Amino acid sequence: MKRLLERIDREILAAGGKRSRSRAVVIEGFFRARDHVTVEELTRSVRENAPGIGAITVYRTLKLLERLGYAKELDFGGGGRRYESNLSPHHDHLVCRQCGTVIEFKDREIENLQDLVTRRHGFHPTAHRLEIYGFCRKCAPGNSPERFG
Amino acid sequence: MKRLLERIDREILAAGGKRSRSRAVVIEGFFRARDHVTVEELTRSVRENAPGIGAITVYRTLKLLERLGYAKELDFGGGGRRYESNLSPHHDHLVCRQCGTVIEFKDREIENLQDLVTRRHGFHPTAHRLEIYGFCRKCAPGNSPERFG
DNA sequence: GGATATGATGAAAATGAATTTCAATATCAG
DNA sequence: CTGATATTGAAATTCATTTTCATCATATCC
Repeated sequence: MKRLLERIDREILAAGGKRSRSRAVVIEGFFRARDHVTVEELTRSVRENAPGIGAITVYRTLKLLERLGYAKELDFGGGGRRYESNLSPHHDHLVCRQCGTVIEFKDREIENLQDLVTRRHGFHPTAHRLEIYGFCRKCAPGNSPERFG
Repeated sequence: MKRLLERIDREILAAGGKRSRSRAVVIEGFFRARDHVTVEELTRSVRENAPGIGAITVYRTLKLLERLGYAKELDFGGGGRRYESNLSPHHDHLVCRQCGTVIEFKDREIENLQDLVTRRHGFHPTAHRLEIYGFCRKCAPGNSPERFG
């Protein structure tokens, strides 16, 4: 973690930025936070240790991390932008509509098929987003799973 | 088309609503519009024929169509909510980052795999969203397609 | 070290899309 | 027709996010 923070600091310097205590706190908070953290959640947790830090700084810092390639913006709908660390390898999401739990998954075969479909349309893919919404085991309504929409 | 509009009218009545000229114009405009229309686009095209109609009514009518199951909200990021008709069968999207073109595709095998993955996690899927972002044939940068992210 | 230029900060204001409020209007049921 | 109520547009509101701006902090030059 220390190494990572130092590396980011160096990149910021190289890009003409300056170090800052507040930003360091936010960045460390981000990497410690659970994945898919909302801006609001991160702000709250950061302010527990450093009450002076405003939501504005959190927004700016996350944007910065995104520009540097360390964070990725997510949008599962329903307000509240989320961010996830870009260090862990690519994965997709199962989102529970009841309790909000987010499960990550990875399926190489789905990715391959996506690749195929895309090329079939003469498309050059740069990124994709696959989210499956429904109810997790705990929240499942009765025992009558619905089919895909 | 006429049949469809009448059917919707009947459903609105059955649900305790009333008919309205403005709403009829918006609904017809929606079904005539290209798919994945933004609220702003639809508002503009509706107002060409009926200048009195406000964006508010368009918002409300689209929400109504969604409630009735005729429309689906989309969000490709970058502001501007989009809606698509729910009459055409389910499909996913290829979105060009350059020109904004949206290509629809359907891949039964991907869907099956999604179903499998989901169940493996004890999840009960109700809907999913698969969007692949990149560059369409026209906008492809040189001829060096990138891999998935 | 100290001065100086400039990046970073927080508060408040601005933005922008979407929603709600409200009084006026249109439509349905009897 | 009349009364009840849904719908409308404009304006006001909401909410997350961004911008502005004066102030503060940090790196760099001396």
